[in-house]
Amino acid sequence: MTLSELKAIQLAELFSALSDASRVRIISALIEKEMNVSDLAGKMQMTESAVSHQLRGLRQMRLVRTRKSGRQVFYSLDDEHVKKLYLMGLDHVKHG
Amino acid sequence: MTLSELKAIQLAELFSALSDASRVRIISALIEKEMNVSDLAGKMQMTESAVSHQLRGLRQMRLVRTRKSGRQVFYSLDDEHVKKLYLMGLDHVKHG
DNA sequence: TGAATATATGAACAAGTATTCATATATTAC
DNA sequence: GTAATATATGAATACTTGTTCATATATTCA
Repeated sequence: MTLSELKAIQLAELFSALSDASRVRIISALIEKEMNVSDLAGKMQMTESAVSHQLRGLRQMRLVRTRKSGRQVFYSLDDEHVKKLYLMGLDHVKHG
Repeated sequence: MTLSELKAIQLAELFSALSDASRVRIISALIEKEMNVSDLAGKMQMTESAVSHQLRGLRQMRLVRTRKSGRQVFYSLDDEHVKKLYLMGLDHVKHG
């Protein structure tokens, strides 16, 4: 069963979303609880702008979703699938 | 439980290995059976040089291993873990 | 309304990466 | 030994990507 070029691109895009240490740390933080942009920026030691740019990509990939409350935007993982991918990768890194 | 910066980098590197459509297609091909460089190049429609460069990265990440036979080098997936990550990603893309 | 705050976004630059081309190494056959 | 074949590698180039800075949008509070 050969993988179509389209699926290959989509798969690559999915993994690309997790291919940066900043984004991995954002995902890791969001696994524990939802957070808004400035909290994430504080925790990540990144500017809010940089975090916002990264979150945009994660949003477009539908890896995270948003909940607006006043002028704050809270981010959380979009589904359990993302968490599973993350944990499986972590397992590989730990016992690889 | 906060993710260490080192682990974040290692995780990002792991996912980076799967963050390119060419490499995804190589992994996909190797899931079915081991292949040598020129067979992969033919199947991927890439030059043997380009394939070899990509395989080098996959080797360094220990996602693939090699078996030498005469002047040919056969590549296969290093372990089931890689296949699982690939299939979980594919599932996400299909039903995401 | 205007000031303050939270987030988003566009442009620019730096850093990283995939491919191509030329060349090197290794193995087999003669 | 030489020729032929399979793969690997270094350098160069083009492309992509992450961050910063400046600015824009949106919301709350006075």
